[in-house]
Amino acid sequence: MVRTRIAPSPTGIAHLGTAYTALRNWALARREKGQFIIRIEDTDRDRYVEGAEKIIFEALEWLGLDNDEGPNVGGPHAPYTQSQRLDLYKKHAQKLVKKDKAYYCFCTKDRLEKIRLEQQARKELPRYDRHCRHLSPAEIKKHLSANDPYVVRLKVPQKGVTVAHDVIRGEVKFENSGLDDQVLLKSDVYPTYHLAVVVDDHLMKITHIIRGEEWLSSTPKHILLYQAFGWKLPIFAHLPIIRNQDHSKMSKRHNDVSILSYRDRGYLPEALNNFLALMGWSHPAKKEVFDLQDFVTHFSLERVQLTAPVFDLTKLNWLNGIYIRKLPDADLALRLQPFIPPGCPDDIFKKIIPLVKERLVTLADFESLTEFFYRDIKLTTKDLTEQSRHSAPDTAKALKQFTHDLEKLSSSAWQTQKLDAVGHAILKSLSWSPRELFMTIRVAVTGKEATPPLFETMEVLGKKEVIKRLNYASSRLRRDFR
RNA sequence: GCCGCCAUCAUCUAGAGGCCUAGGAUACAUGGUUCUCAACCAUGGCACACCGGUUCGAAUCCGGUUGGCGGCACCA
Repeated sequence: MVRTRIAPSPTGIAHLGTAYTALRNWALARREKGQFIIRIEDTDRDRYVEGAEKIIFEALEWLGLDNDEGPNVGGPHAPYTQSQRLDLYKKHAQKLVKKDKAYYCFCTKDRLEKIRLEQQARKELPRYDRHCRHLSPAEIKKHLSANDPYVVRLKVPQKGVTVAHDVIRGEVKFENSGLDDQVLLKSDVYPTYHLAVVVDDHLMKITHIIRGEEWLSSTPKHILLYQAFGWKLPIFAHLPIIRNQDHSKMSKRHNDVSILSYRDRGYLPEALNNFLALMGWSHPAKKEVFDLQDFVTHFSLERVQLTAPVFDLTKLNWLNGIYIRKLPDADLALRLQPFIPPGCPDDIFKKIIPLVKERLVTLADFESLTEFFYRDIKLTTKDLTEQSRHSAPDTAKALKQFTHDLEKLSSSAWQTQKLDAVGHAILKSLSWSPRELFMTIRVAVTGKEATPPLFETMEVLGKKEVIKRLNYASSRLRRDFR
């Protein structure tokens, strides 16, 4: 039975890296009909942010990555929040001390800081000098009975090599002599990540640990811990990390890394999932566009790349446009609900959708693309006359004539086809190029040079509004000319 | 500094010794369509970091160099 997990820390936003890792863990569990677990790692009380946990679940739910166990849904290994499992970690730390695999360390932070500075001055690598590793039982007892604060440290073997078997990278070897005696239990009796992650992954029967590459160098510590407890090792897979454009580890300094901000900026979850899936992995059928279900059936750790990919918003934009265009109008209307601009009437909103669908990169683009439909437009003589070689009086005359012909159309005949016919009839009687005439009209009616097709736009705008705008444009031209 | 990981177009990638004078996608450029933009179609330029070795033959295997990244906390 495959059991995977993600273990985010509630330190603020829900990070894109979490979505990236979650997607892979989730897909593997779903493919194997196993379980996907979410565990909250809130053992750092200094970095804890109220409400951060809620944001994480909101983000994953938006992406459609549902979990089988976790603080939100419970499960056989509850609780799934580490701060509620403190006794467990303490018990396990003590167990290791009893087995002589760990030891109490009473060194003060001041002392640790001092030796660190000394080591730095001597250009040695900063690490614990193992002062308390060889304390006599009497000394330990003395400290304990004096209620001296302590931490529990792992007794890392001085010799030998710890080998990590990584599904993606193969064998990775670490000299034990290069490993520090890692703190397992902090003086506030909270566990460190290393203790908590190993205890929980074992107790929760996690079979595959799929996490970011930044964890690779702490894997030997974890393996040592598994061995100290006498537990079976899980399968490790270290994913390449996502990078900024400058190739450093992705951070908010260079990118927007908040999952929910992508939602708020008008990205579709299916686009973000598809995009994230393509980072460091490729579809065996070489597909670029595929849904979550397709990803589940085709995802495998074997196809994961070793090179860390660069986050490329351009490609996300492309995918987002594709997914928007794929949406039926009614569905798009639903997705657009949070993005309906102030002052946009419902009937207009519905009519505009097919006109802008293939022009939207994000849902948030809707407002800037459609504003002129329901808000006053700004217009200058220059805007109008710039569209052709013709003079202002001639332009006014042409617009006036067009307006005149439009007025003859009954309200029921106010349709794209009829409007198109009127437009082309005028074109024939003038010596204007199609582009000149229609651009001039477009600017007169919309105030913009790039809009949906002119006559469709006019149909949606309605006879009254179009005539009004045309009249304003020609009067403006005449006035400025005089 | 030490330990570890990595190295194909600008970017995402295909490639697991001959199918590669390196394929696809995005982006870019040009053209087509056209009332503009978008979409769509076509075309184009752009890469195996370097040096050795193994082999009849290397982007693919090995070694080294260089470069990039990650980790070295009572943070995760």
